[in-house]
Amino acid sequence: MSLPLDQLIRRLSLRQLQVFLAVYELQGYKKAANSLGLTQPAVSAQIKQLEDTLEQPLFEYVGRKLYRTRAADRLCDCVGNLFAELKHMQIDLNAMQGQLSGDLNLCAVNTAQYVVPHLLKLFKHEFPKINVNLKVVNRAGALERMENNQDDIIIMGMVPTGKPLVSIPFLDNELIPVVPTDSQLGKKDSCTIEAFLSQPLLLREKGSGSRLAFEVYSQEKRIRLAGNMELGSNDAV
DNA sequence: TCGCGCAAACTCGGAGAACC
DNA sequence: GGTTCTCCGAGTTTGCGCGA
Repeated sequence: MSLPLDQLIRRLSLRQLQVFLAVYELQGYKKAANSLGLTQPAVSAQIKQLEDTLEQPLFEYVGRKLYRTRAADRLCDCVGNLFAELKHMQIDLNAMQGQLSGDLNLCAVNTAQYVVPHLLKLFKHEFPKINVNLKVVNRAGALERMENNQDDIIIMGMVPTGKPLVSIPFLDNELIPVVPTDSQLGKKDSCTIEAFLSQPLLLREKGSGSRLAFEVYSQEKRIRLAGNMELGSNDAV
């Protein structure tokens, strides 16, 4: 028989629920303690208090593996909703004070990584209470994150077609051929695309947006590429 | 042997009561 | 109103046991 609601409210604390959620998600007292900046006994004590209050075990150890009980699963649902509501409340309260707040999950493809910091500087100046989480990946990684709905905004060069997306072009991304200083092509005033593509090329890896753009362009021009070398980043190229 | 969790003892800081 | 004392909650440290 569980406690009456008023007694439950009196004995439960948000701190206990925060610690519970960390243990639940990280599946370990030690990991939860590290993530919260506590020691393991402090986490253990919070969980014990919570279990005493709820009169239900939340975690069980079989050997060295931590298992979550059905009560923990149910509590996790409840706490997740509660914390989400608290977060919304925090955002609303900040909005009432005329300040936007919250998290912005931003993903940028490699080629955009040199531009994004300049954009973020202005953005942070205007919206200081928004936490920006930036992930830099290649195009394939960005598409995967898009499929998993992991980001609020994705900055990429070639927007995939056939998907219900809203895209806003905001910057040109010009691809410029570069040759070594001792190359015969570099000594000429101009050269044809065929002459350039007949040279051994350094290309980004498959899945890269700039490589895809390059391949699409070559196909359009019906130009066959010579032997090339793949490098995994712009810096390496 | 190492990593992890538990228990006990201790420390620290905040809140409230008592006193001047 | 300010100071001191006491209590309590939350945390750390230390030592121990257990299992891979």
